[in-house]
Amino acid sequence: MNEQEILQSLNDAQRAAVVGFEKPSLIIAGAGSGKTRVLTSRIAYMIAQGVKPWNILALTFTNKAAAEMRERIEQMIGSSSRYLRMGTFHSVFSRILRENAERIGYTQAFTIYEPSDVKNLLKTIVKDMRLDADKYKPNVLASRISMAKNALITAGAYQASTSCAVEDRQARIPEFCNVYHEYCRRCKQNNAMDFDDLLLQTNILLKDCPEVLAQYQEQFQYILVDEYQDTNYAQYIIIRRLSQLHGRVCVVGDDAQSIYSFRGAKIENILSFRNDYPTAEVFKLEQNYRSTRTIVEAANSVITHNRKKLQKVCFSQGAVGEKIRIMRAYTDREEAELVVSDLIDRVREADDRWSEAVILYRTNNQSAVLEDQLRRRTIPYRIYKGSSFYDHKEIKDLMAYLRLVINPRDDEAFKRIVNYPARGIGDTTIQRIEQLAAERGLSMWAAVDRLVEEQEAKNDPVQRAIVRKVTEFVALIRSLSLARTDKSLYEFGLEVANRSGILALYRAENLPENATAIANIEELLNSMQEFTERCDAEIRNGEREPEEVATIEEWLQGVMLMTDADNDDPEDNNKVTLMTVHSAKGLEYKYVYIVGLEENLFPSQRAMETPDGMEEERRLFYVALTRAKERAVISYAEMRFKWGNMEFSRPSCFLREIDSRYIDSEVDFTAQRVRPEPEGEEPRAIDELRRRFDYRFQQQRQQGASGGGFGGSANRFGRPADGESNRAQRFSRQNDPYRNTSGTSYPHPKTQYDERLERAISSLGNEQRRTLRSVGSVGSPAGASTAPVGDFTVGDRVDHALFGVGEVVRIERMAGDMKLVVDFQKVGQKTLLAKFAKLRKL
DNA sequence: TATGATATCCTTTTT
DNA sequence: GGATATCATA
Repeated sequence: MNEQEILQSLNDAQRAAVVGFEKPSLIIAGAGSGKTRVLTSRIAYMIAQGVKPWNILALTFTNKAAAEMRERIEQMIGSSSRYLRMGTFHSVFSRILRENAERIGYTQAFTIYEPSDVKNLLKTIVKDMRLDADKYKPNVLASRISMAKNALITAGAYQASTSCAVEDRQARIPEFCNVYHEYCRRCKQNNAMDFDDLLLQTNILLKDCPEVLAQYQEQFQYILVDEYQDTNYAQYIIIRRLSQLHGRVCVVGDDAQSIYSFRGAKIENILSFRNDYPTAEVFKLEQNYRSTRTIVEAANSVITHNRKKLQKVCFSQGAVGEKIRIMRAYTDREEAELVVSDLIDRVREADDRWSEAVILYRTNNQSAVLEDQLRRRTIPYRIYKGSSFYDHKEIKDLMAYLRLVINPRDDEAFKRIVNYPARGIGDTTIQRIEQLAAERGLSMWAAVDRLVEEQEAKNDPVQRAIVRKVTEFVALIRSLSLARTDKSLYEFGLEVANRSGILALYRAENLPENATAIANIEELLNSMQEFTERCDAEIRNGEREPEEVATIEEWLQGVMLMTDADNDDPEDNNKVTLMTVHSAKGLEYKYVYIVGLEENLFPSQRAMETPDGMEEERRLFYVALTRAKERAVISYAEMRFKWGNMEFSRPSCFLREIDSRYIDSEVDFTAQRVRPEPEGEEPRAIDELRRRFDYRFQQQRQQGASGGGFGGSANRFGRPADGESNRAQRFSRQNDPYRNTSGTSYPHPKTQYDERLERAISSLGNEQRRTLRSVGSVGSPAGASTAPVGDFTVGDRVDHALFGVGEVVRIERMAGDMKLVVDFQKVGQKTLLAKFAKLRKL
């Protein structure tokens, strides 16, 4: 393609953003506005204008996005696109780090620790430092360390900071700064970096080695950043450093879709880009090519409620389209039924593929009910889960072998596999090695030699047997290390799988889970094979030096930065997709169902506590809405199971924020805003609930003993009896207050779900009504967590017989009781049930 | 050293 | 509720 052809298919705004590549640019790209097209066209256009591809650095957040862009650029300008430096922040900078590892105290073979390695390491540190494991939880520590690193606060800086110390004392982890310090020390000793290090260490490298900085400043004449609203401080500074001299930075993003602040993303980066680059030109891509006008305008009406935003008005020139349907359900189960029914009707009516529909939810645990319902109606579906292929135990184990071969200082890998598969090396032995390593400042691998020496001096026969086992393990790793040099990558991988004994372990028993484990291992080996073939092809095409054959290091590098999301193929199968709103970003579907639009769920309770949290949650809702091409359906339930309890909920405040002219709903949300505390609403809700409940069992009775009747629309509430309900039935017959009041008896066994639902309803009767009112009514959205509940309010000072004096910091309401989180002066935070705790208000 | 029993956690998660 | 981690125990 030549310049003209590249520009041809663009609209005016897009074209302007492509052509102005010499200046720092901020491209604000609304949802569905052709962002990727602009970014790829801009790069293609630059190259067509004579910019050398190797002078261009393009950064994305996912491998998928990088691959997609590379492919599209190649279609436009052919094979010279290969010389672009394009990839995720993490992969691009891990390569740069590897090339310069020695300068910052690592070797080229450094390992990348994944989250589970991080947590394991933290666990041992907490143990070694003899800290209270109840207060120093690996998850908490890991996220704190991650946040610090993302903000470029090194362990040393952290220790020196008084404000950090104050925060840690408040969080009751005053020793955190020392944990952080020790963690960094051990990572370095293990020659390992975590994900956040890839950014932090890059910054350290660029700061401490001016010649390296100069080299890359020279090389990367043009820098482009995708999804700029999701960059964190570390990434922001890297970009600033690299672009310092020439300032040719182009960032693309949508502030309205910034949804990752909990991972350290700073929306401020995009909001204040013009302050950082005063000469920057701003391009706004406001035309939405994805959705109907109704959807675009409804989404706009929601996002105007945010204060922090860049001015833009998205519009669609497509059809007006259908209104957004809002469905109310009584329970989470009914919600699933309604949603799935609607989905089936819609897809069948239009004779569409199932893959045109997606169901989005705020939290993963909401998928269970939906899944259940889809299974009943025998609709094909797939769940898009965050969990990665590399989370599987068998993969981690195999990877640990590979890691240890490459980097013997990787203690986490060593510990994982030294006795796996079991070779009689007990905990005490491992601890002994660890201790030796700590004493001498060695890696565990190196400490094994000391162990051998020690044993030879003592010549204790029991010890000798143990030491023999350990040396056998060492010999195994050594010989695998030799195999690495004289075999192909795939053969090497196979040899590791075999000689480690992992494969044998899974082959020993013919269980279905073993079969999947073996399949996973095979897949891992296949990826080695593919990698080898790709490298060979590149050598043949002259894109790669002949001596640069595929190495395990290179493969491992790629693999460690890969997630499941990279190797899925959404198009290939005809299935309804279920996923969180977060993972839906960047995707589009003809039919979008957004479920669980309830206070404390969407928006989440935690987010409601801060204004920024609310705004982010609103952006999340905006992202959800703008996934829809033709039709968006939103649902909520009035009660739902949470942590095993039935809990009441009220409609999300976001429902009120959608301009009512785009809505088709049985409930008028604007009316509720006018009348914030409707009196007498709750008892009616209960009555209605009871009526429904009666109806349901009458239906079941009519259906007879077959008890099923799902699949048809006649009995939307039916559920086939399951084997477990005998006990439940007996229980309910004897003990059921509800049966006495209504005279209804149950001819068929109930499920646990029914039973709990019923209990929840019966518990509503009298004394809990007051609690219900504060839960079930429509109040001010922000006031939710501070509103008085029963006798307690957040901020109350209370006295407990055992724990002493404390302050109520959080309240959670449950059907029959409330859960209080109290921060006690002496013992810290405790969760108590108000019913039992016998708290005295001070 | 494996296994069953008990404690503990519980938004979201591109790398 | 449920998945996972840790623990006790033989």
